[in-house]
Amino acid sequence: MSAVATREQRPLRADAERSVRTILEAAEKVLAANPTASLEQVAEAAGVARTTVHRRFANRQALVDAMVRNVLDQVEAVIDSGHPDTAPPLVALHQITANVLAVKLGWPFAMQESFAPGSKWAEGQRHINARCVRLLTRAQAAGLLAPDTDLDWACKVYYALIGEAAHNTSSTDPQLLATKVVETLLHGVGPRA
Amino acid sequence: MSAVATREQRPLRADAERSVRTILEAAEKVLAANPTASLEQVAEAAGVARTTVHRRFANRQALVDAMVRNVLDQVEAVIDSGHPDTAPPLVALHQITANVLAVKLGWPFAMQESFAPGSKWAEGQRHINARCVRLLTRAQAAGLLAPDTDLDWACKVYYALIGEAAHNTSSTDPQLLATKVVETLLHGVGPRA
DNA sequence: ATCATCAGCAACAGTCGTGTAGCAGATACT
DNA sequence: AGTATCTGCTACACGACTGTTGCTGATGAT
Repeated sequence: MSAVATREQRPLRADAERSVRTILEAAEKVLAANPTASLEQVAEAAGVARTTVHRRFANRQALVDAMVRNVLDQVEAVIDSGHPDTAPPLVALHQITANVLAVKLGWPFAMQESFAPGSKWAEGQRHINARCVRLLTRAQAAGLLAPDTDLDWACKVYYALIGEAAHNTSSTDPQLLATKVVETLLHGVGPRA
Repeated sequence: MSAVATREQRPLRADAERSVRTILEAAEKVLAANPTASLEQVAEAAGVARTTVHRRFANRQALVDAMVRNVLDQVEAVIDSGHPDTAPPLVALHQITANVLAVKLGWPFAMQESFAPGSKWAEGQRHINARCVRLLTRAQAAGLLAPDTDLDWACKVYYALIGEAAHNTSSTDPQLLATKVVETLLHGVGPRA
């Protein structure tokens, strides 16, 4: 939970740690609205001086990195809590979808950034991706997916649907959105047989 | 086709017009790889001097605007050629999907930009969106979509699928990709009934 | 052939974002 | 209470990108 420090490894004082969190959250808000916003704007949104941002994060990249690592950790944790390897596939799929949606609703920029192609986070992406494929494989074995489905494609579609659902204006309830995502993933928008 | 001029309204000389096209295409390549690339990089990729870019486009925004308008026009034209209001819905859907995919494969940055939320292109988006909904309505009437399907959601899913298909590495054949997109849109990845 | 237009080039000014440094006052730890 | 740490503030240096101007030579149009 703590030690998000990027510049110093010495344990931070309580108020400094609070600053880090505040800056991360402000950066999420500001950069979500404008990915090229200056650190000045981030600092202003966080209610701190610009120099404080530089004090806690060596440079812009370090700040973004901290946001991405934060969100990747959240996603991993949230997948864990959905028991993807033991719960019934449909249950796990729904629960994990809802959980991931909740993360994405709160950290849209960091989420987008962590899944950007060709980034230094390919490793983190791969791990999550592997877990996704594993879950989909279980779903396929359970007959939820067609036997000849391309799982990589299914995975991409799944991500895309989560992305669209997060942009939705009608609702921000992860459970409702998850239902829509999973339904659409499995059956599309065509008539149910 | 011509008169893409952004700075002058007087008809351009032939070589100048060629410059404009070259710059637009170079900008697409460069900005697709890095949306914050400098105009210097664009100029270099186009094989012209930076000042020439400024000669043809008053500022960065004007350049991007030209790219977006270009792509919006292409998409409109490509939808036209699919006869969305007269051809059988499934045929039109497939053909338009393939056509739009072809555009998106060539102009990924401009496409992304023109569909960015909260941009000055909301008008253009709305028009295309309306045509998409109209086509989906016809598809629904033909029984291709469930009667209770939320068409706005279906539309978003459709766009997202096109986006994912365009990122696909396995194939760049619009026809094949379109098949995948339409299939997935209508039936998801679940087993066919 | 003549003339308007265009492109490359060099130089310049201005703006903005980044990153650093030092100091003074406030705040947390023990 | 004493000490180390943290923050805001001001100031500065630096680089990058932008946009303009004027010139010369080249090229298209008629």
